[in-house]
Amino acid sequence: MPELPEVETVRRTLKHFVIGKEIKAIQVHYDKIIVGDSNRFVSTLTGQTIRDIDRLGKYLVFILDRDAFVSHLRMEGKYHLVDAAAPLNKHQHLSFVFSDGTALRYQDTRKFGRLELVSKETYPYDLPLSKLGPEPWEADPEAIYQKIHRSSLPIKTLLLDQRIMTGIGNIYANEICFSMSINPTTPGKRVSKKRITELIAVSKEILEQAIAQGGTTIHSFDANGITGLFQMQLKVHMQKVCPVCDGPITKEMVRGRGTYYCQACQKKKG
DNA sequence: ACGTCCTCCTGTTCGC
DNA sequence: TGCGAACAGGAGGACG
Repeated sequence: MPELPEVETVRRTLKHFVIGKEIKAIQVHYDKIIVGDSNRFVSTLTGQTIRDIDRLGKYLVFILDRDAFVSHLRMEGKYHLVDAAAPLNKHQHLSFVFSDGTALRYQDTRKFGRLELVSKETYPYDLPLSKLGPEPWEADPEAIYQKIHRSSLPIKTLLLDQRIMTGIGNIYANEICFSMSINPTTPGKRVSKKRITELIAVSKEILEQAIAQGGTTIHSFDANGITGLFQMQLKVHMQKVCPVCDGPITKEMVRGRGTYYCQACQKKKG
């Protein structure tokens, strides 16, 4: 599911609901959702209060009194604040029960999401976050160019590589390529430094617009019932007709991911 | 180091 | 209609 704008929307929404709440108990209903020892996860966090929620790329970082944990929603992860007594639905795998009688439930149909304890002091520099490249607004064009210009992989695939830049997923990768008028299959090595600079600027602009719209809702994303509106702005992803030339949108698989583009408008290679 | 394939899961849609 | 295959917004690990 969620890419950077959706995760940012979840972060902002969730902050209103959970900051200042004390975790009285944690119930893990599917323990593969926890990276590492789930008993340690539970015993470490129980009794602590949620002080802040940070985000790096597509990871949420919950900051507590003494510790922190990261949560990656992968494809379908969602959070809901409910009454602690509310019945558990079959896709809710973890409950943070708060001392005020509410509970934060983690729900994930495909069970791909993960939660993991991290150090509150050094989490940006430890795994798993230390692997991430910069978000587009922090990215240095020269450094990104160095990571791309020898690769034979399609530029769209490189946009999905979180070690190069972080935050972009399949939807926005398609939209960014469209905005650049670049063919998504263009090998990285054929993209000039000037175009990489442009690519970063376009990425920044599209992610910012999506955040302003509350993210994209396609089928499962929502932040406590709050859904995004950016799907109204999608120009190629899941579309049939090009909004620029009225020609057909092509869908093909590029390295295993559904890729949408306009053959007429996205002829540029590089 | 780099690229490809497979895997983790469940639900929905597509094609015969 | 039925039924299996393909696909869905992600990423980590194994392998060559």
